Amino acid sequence: MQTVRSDTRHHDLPAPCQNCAARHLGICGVLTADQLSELTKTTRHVRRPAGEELLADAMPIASYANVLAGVVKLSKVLEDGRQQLVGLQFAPDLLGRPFATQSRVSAEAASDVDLCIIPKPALENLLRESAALEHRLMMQALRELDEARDWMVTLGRKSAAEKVASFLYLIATHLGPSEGEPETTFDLPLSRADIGDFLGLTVETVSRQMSRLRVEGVIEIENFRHVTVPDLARLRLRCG
Amino acid sequence: MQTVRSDTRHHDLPAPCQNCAARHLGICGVLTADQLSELTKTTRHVRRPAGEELLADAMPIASYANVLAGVVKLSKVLEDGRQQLVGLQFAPDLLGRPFATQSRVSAEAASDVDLCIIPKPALENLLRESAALEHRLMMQALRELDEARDWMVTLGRKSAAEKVASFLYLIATHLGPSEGEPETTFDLPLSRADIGDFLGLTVETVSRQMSRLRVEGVIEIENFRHVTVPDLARLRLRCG
DNA sequence: CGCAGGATTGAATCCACTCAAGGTATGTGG
DNA sequence: CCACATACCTTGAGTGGATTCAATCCTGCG
Repeated sequence: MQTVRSDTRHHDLPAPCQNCAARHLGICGVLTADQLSELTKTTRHVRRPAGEELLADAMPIASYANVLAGVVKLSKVLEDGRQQLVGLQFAPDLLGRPFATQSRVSAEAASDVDLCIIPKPALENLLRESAALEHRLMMQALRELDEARDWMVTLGRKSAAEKVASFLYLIATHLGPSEGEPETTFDLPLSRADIGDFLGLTVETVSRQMSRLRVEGVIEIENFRHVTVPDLARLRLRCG
Repeated sequence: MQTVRSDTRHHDLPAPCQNCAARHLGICGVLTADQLSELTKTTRHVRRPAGEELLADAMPIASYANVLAGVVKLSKVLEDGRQQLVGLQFAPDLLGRPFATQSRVSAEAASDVDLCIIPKPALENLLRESAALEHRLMMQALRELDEARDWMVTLGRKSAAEKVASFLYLIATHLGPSEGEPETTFDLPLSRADIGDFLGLTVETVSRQMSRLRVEGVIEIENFRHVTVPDLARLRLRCG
């Protein structure tokens, strides 16, 4: 593959980056090959099983991580244990709040995830020299802000039925490989309990509403997790 | 006043900026006197009465604006009219989403507001040459993201009583002049209807919960809008 | 005054929650 | 292979908190 940008002088694209999801769409897409080579000396790939805690609320942050595959859920909990999901991160998002000394959310692997761990100083050094990188991070923050605000409408103003439909619609339009085309059949990345925490509902309510959508023919469910949406526009109508 | 930074060469600080809320805490704090002088040629101060629409959802953005005084509410509406507030902006926040061609929210003056209108091209030119400015905007976006996520917990997981207490607590801690010290007595910047749209509740429920806090001695209410919190810690306990 | 807009209060309804039971897949050890 | 355990999901019955609908009450203002 010689599609590497011509600012490479001595070295090619680092091996682990060759087929990386973050290379073009993620933050690494704005780095020169030199910067990337330098960064790669400090990064390492890891795989984390579903359910593992990646980042604890109020804990100091030691590193950032690129999400390469899988889904990460961000959540907040009240003292008495009530939990609310406040974000989902897909590849190639960067996990970890820039410029914060400690996390304000906890992060957990929703599915098995592949991460590219980047030590905090390494990323922050790079940030100091690359305005393009900072710009890229800002765009991610703005996108997350837009998503959070859409979600607030769902949390504050929609019925349980509309919430569940909205969630399914969100997943269908987010899981597509090209971000543009929605998937019509997919595995849910979250359990019913997680979906409840996402939507501000109980497990039972989520289950009931999914059953209702199923008997009404809006969705098909196989093996609890696998969902097919025969008519996306019909699902869209249920979103309020 | 000769506390102007020494990078001034021919001109002093532009007159309208002398006592401006945005000069030090807002985005103008990261500009040199020269940049500020240049920018000032294109900006203008305006006052907008409470209730006026400043920015419509899905409309093209012609300009940004610094909030100099007052409170701006950001909201989203569903097709059938249900409304949800998704943000509040105080001085010296910048109003308007950077790098977007059209707004994703509508903005309305919650109180009478003073704005410093900045034409879109003027700000974007400056952004191109000032990494510090972009950094400043990123910090605002990240702060708004943190706030949105806190709010999501309130919307999704708190009872009506806790929501209202949380709102009052938020206002008490946000209206302070120095951002650090909370105010113990203040005017609510929002009507009961707006508070309902903020919290995902109806007007009636907001009113009932405020009455309950009043009879229980957690707050005092004068003339509907003016609230006194004798014991902030006691209010904090009600936030869940 | 009398009106308008916002706020409060009351009564009845309904949606989502709680509590409880039962169902379905997966894995483990006898 | 079957029995059992476990985790997750579904379904049902009853309750309660927030909504809806309606009436009333302030307060400012022409």
